[in-house]
Amino acid sequence: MNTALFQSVSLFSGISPDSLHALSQLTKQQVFKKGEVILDFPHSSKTFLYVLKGWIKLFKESAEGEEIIVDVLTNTQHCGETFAFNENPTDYYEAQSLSETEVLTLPIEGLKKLMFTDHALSINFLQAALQKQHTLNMNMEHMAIQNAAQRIGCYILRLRRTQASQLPYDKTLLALRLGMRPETFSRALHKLHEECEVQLEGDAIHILNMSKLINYVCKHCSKIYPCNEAA
Amino acid sequence: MNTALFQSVSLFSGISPDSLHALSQLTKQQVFKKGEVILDFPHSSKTFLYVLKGWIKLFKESAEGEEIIVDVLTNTQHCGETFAFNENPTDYYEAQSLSETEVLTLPIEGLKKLMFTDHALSINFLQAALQKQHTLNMNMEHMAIQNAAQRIGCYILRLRRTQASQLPYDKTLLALRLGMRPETFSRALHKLHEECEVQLEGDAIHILNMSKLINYVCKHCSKIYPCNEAA
DNA sequence: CGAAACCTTGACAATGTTCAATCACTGTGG
DNA sequence: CCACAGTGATTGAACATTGTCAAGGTTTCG
Repeated sequence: MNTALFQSVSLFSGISPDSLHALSQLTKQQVFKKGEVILDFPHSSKTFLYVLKGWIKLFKESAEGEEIIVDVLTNTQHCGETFAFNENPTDYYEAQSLSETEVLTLPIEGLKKLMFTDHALSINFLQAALQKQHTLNMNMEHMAIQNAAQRIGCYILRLRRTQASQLPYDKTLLALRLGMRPETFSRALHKLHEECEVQLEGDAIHILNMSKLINYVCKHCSKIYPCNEAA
Repeated sequence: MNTALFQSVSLFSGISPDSLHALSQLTKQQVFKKGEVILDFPHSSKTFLYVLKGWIKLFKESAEGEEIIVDVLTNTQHCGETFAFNENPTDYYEAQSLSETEVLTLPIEGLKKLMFTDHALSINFLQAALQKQHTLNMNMEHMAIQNAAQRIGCYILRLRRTQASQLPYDKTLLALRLGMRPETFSRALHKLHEECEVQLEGDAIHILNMSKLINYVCKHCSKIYPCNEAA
């Protein structure tokens, strides 16, 4: 496999030529069309997944059969690394593509061995894990403190820094991702429109009064805008 | 400092004698009485904190001045490592002891340098970070899916595996830690009593009908009891 | 004993969910 | 090209859950 590709991935930067070579032996690069299953139950806990392009939904089922959205990933994001040191993983998930998608996959065991061999690689993963932890902490705080409209506003504010101002995937999924029902999402958007002059035509977002939105969204939060967290 | 102490800490196990020595130079061991401030704002983002004994509350303030509980730590738990790779930390917190407490503290910068020097140390922290991530993912799922009574029941179920069956700190704090108001906590306990035969006298917990409780708590969850997560 | 902190309870308000109906948009097959 | 099915989005009404505020009870500790 193309080693230039690996070097463009920050998780794999700075590692030894030997490790690069070993990585290229382990890694599969794959392309999926919209709606395809990328990882199913038995595989997800044994596979590290890195997204080169597109959008991917991670989900599982509760005991009662409803779908639980674990995360939605896009360019440069990844999952599965937690299984490297978790012997008894009770929480599998499935991965499905939401759009045309390009990914790298590696068997967790092989990746783990390389992390024990290559110090730089383990440092890269440590850095990524700590940043993810940081983001998760923020999300926890938001779930506890913000109401539905504030969570959406917060998402929009963070979206503007990385994406064009339009929703990257459908509203139903975004609603579940933000921890609310689609109906609640719909109504909360109206509230944002009334209180903060935010307009939505289809997927496009127009923030007419930025300071109003920031004031509404961030007033319960411990962070100070702009909080440069990943969406 | 006593190197035997370090070797008993799994985060520091397996590292080189040189690293051990450097660690012992960096580390301060401290004792605090109940209610004392262990870390304040400017220090928390520059300090790694490891709990040897006791209970510690991590908290911050929202823009509107209310207290936000970040976490509650006890024996073998730690915090601050996320600041090692976060250049621009907007989220400080304060740490306060809830009981007589014994801790180790290290400057983050020094710890970070050691992680670049000692491969085993970085692996240990990677492992800890990935496990924490796992726990945070679970907590997120619970916040989204479980109601107040289920979250308390889940907490009690996980508590039983590590602790005697009594609440380790006061109900007000536990309520906030589980993402609800103290009033809601109080009422949710009554619900657990009625629906699942759980009794509380003061801080003591009696589960009279385990399977009833498990069935009530875990029905929306994606995990299968017993899910051996840290409390 | 008395103050302070913690806990509980009731009444009510705010927020979010559920269920059912409807609308809008998209792609397909005739 | 149009009819139609399927998906996603919105809306209303009833309901469930949680939060807020105020009052009073309990425990703890000096």
